[in-house]
Amino acid sequence: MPLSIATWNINSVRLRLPLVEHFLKSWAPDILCLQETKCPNELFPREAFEALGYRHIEIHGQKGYHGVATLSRLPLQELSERRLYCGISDARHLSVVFSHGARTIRLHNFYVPAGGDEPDRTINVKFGHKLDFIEEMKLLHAEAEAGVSSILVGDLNIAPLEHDVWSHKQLLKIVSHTPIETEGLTSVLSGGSWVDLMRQHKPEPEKLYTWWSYRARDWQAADRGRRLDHIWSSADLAAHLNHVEILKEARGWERPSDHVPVIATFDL
DNA sequence: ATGGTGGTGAAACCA
Repeated sequence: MPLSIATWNINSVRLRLPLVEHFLKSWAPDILCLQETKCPNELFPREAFEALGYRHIEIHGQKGYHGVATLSRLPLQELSERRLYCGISDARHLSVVFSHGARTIRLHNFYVPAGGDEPDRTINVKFGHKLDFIEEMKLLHAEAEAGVSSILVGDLNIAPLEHDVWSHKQLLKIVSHTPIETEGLTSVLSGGSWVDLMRQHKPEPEKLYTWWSYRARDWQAADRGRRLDHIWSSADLAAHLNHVEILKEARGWERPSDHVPVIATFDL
């Protein structure tokens, strides 16, 4: 039985609604996790997604900033949760539970703080917030609930491996690729018994990017990307991974997000 | 070393 899960930092769900609709029509994942919806809950365009068959929708939004949403063609159980990280009420996490065949799966959708420009928490509180957020994510285990498999997706705003950035050396002091962040995220991964599905499918040294800055003159020619978006799962699901696709073409669509969708397909 | 672009929501803040 196939299962496909997609994640996409959309950078305003209302502005880019036509792009999300196009993606859902053409790629039709079972579930799509969005980040940076930048949309208050009461203004979320539910009807547009319901019309495309995504009738099971959970949202965790706020005005102006952040925000995550999970759109599903599969029924969701009444077990969704919105966790508070660092005691700050930003809309950065949402998890849902669904059944697939004999399995029960909890799917976490994260938007990790970007962390500002200066990689020093003594002068940049946003970087401190990011490090604290990652520290708190270490409490999240892939086998947290008996009999429940786990998937974790989202914009984690960290490119953990050498070949997750266009130049390891030039980015070592750039927020998203500093050692304290990459070691922190690696520790969240291994400590929680998670499997990095993108790297299981395409190991290093192949370059993998999911984000290209808006500020480049020609993002495609420069190709200075980073792998900021991730799909992880518990080992039982990883054993049934079929494919992972990074939809690079979406970066070239009309008025694009700076992130592209990532889609994992399982054969369960 | 610097500034480059884009979103929200109407100025400053964030990515």
